[in-house]
Amino acid sequence: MGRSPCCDEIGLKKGPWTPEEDKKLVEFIQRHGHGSWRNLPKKAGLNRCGKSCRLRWTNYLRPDIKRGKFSEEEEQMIIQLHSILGNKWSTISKGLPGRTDNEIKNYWNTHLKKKLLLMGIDPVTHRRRTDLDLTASLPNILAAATAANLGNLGGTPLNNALRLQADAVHLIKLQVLQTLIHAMAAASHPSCHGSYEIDATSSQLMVSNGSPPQDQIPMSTPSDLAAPFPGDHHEKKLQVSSESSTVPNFEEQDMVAKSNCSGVKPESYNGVSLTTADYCMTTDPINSPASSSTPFQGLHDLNLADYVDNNMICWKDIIEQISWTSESYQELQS
DNA sequence: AAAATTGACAACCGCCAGAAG
DNA sequence: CCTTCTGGCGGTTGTCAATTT
Repeated sequence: MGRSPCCDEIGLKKGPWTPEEDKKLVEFIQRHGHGSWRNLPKKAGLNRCGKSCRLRWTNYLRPDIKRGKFSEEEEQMIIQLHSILGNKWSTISKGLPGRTDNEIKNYWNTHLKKKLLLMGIDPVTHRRRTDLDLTASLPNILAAATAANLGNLGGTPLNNALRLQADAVHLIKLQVLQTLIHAMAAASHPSCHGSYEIDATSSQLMVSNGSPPQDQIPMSTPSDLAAPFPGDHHEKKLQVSSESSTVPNFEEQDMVAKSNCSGVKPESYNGVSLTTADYCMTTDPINSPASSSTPFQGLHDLNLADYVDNNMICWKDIIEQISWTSESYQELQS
């Protein structure tokens, strides 16, 4: 095959379109239709290649194009369609009237991709990112933090050690909350045949039958579970524990934690107004009881009942959602 | 106030599939 | 069946405005 690109002709203009060029193109198409794109520029008096004209028309000048910010519903639609179709932008755009494939592609690359990453989801596979297992990497984080900062935190060695311990426990709690979210999503999916329950003594999520909580969240991301409070979609960065040196990426945990809340949130905690995420996650890293234990004891001593006592999480809601059994799923199927 | 950096989005490039001769 | 043409698609780059240093 092999044909020369249509824009190889010398002297054709490239780059941003001027209002005059736009006007010429729109007036011509409104009067004559676009016909052959290759011949259009000459007929319309434009010093552009046909391809450039077609792109300008389809991506920007077409009258049925919807402008402005993407709505929450449109975002969800894009994420869901992308999980099925991958980077088939033109196909995805058919599900969003008024949006062009180029616009959706750009929005995906600049917003949604980042958003999913912050939620701990791989934007390519739509699976949970395994490289974010904080619990697994905790020993390394602590070792590095201890070596680098223990002598430079400005407090006494004891206080610094306690602070690190508190951060460690905090991290573990966050990890548990994140795991719960994924378990909830997995439990509501056909591939789940186990029964999930909270162990009364250890407060751990148990799988009594079948496979462990699954990583994949097909057709459903944590954001599907989000917005437990109507209209509560704000994404304020979490500002707790600002003096801590070893707690990474609160924004990500914020996103995950939001989807973990239900019920009525308190307006403030320790005199500080709370976001939904704060409500789920607030602990006092220095004064919390866990600070008196060793960092890794936290894995075993993690008492999630504290959250219930403090009205931070409505366990009833969570347990109701994750206590799907294979029987109940089969009932639903039939 | 100026320079550097970042983010958003428009536009371009190269490839491909299907239609037409 | 082969060749050429055309439109369309997805990845990438360029441009400009906003923000940060």
